[in-house]
Amino acid sequence: MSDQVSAGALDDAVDAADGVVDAGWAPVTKARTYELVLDRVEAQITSGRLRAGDRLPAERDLAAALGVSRVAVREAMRVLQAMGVITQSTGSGRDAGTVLTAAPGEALTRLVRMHVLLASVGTADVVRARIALERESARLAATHARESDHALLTEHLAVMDDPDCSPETFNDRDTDFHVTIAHASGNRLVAEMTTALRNAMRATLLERLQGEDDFRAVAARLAREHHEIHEALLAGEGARAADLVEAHIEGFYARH
Amino acid sequence: MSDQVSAGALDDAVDAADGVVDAGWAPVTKARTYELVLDRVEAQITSGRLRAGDRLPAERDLAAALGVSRVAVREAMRVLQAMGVITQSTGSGRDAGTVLTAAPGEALTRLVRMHVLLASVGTADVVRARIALERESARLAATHARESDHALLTEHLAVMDDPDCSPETFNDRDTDFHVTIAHASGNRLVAEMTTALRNAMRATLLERLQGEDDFRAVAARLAREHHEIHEALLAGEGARAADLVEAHIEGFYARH
DNA sequence: AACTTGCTGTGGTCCTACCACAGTGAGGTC
DNA sequence: GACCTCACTGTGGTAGGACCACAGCAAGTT
Repeated sequence: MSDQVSAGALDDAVDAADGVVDAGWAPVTKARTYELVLDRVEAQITSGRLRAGDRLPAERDLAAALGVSRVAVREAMRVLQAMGVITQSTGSGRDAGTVLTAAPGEALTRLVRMHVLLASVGTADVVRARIALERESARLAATHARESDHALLTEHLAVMDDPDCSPETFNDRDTDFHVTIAHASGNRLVAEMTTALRNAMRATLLERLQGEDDFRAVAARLAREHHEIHEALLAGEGARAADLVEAHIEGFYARH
Repeated sequence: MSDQVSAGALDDAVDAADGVVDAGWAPVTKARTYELVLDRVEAQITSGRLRAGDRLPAERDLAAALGVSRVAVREAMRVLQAMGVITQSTGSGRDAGTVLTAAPGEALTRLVRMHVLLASVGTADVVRARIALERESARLAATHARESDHALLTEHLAVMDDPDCSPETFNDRDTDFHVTIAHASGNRLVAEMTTALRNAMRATLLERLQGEDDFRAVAARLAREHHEIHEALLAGEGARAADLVEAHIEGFYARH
């Protein structure tokens, strides 16, 4: 960004300024204050002085320590919060204030949702990305899933098997089903990204479901595919589960 | 606000309060002001009144329009900026101020990097996620890559073929090679996520390269694999390119 | 015609003050 | 002595005002 600024300032006198710049006069770095705060926090994490679960100094103290205003600190905290890196709470006591955590899920979801809304990425792109990630989720889940995961999957399947299940409930449980598989994979990054993509598409998928001429039939077909996926997972057949997941996701979008 | 006080006062007498809550007294929603601002902005985008490229009202005007302080608006802007949804600049004129854009790349990179630093996600997880995404990138690139993409790839390959190439240069060009393939896929979401993961691992990979006993030999092997990938892409063999990419990434981490 | 100058609107920063909240402990009440 | 009440303290949350730096624009000057 500083490049653009310096270039802009020199626009009116490019000829005269070029010589000066070449003579070693680099433009002054003018990072925004809150970015400096971010850098300091990141440096503390990199150096190991701060780790997940630790508590950051109070905003006022941090501002004084860094020699910046509290506003700058707060804006940096906002960014960290938006990245799912910290959680904040009021009050006094040990656990009050700003605590370093690690919850990338919600942050990823919001990020993807915003860019889908802005048409920065198309629905088809999200579908392909989902397939790529959920294939991996399914493949890993076939060998990493635990009893509790299978119990959860069974529960979701039971709800979706109900013929009186509403589109809203079905959509929620469908999401839960895929998210459960993702977390059963044991790969947190894949799981979080899978969850984010699925959640970002939640509204879109619900609209499609509600717009179905024969919701019952569609739900029944999707439920059957879910059962097949679950059976493959139970059998430990990762490759087959991956293929089934791909066909499951691809099929829904292709047909509607 | 008196509601919050009463809720707090009930903490010490949960038993007595339960009945009251069950009687339909839902707790008052207490969202932070900047989140309300975010909701309004998102609503404007959802409704179509605001789209990429549009300019948001000035912070002061937006604050007045929403009936909140400028601080709240600024914090919301920070979040949007951290998500890569807006760009801000000073000055007056048509393009000055806050503009809705769509640059998820940098935001994703920072997000992933922070969570890797916080050990929220392990290196092995990132590798598996990379493989899943880059397989898809390669598969799509085999059929979607243009002349200009191949020209870029050839250029990166030439630099990496240089025996005197430094680890830093090699690492940069290696990143460029993979990122070029990702963008050649035509799937922006996959491309951005691939780029983010590769960039987040940049420092780690460089350390490994620099720590090699025989950097030349490793570089030669990686370069050879790159050439094979490129040939598969040129031949339009997506499946083979995907397998080669997987072996390429997996191999480097497995052996070092 | 070309340059200079000041005005205006924008984000960037800081300060101060105050509010809401949650834990803590001193003090009073039973 | 056990219990309850209540003020205190430290935390983030919000507000308003002030000023700065910057970029464009228009009027004035040379």
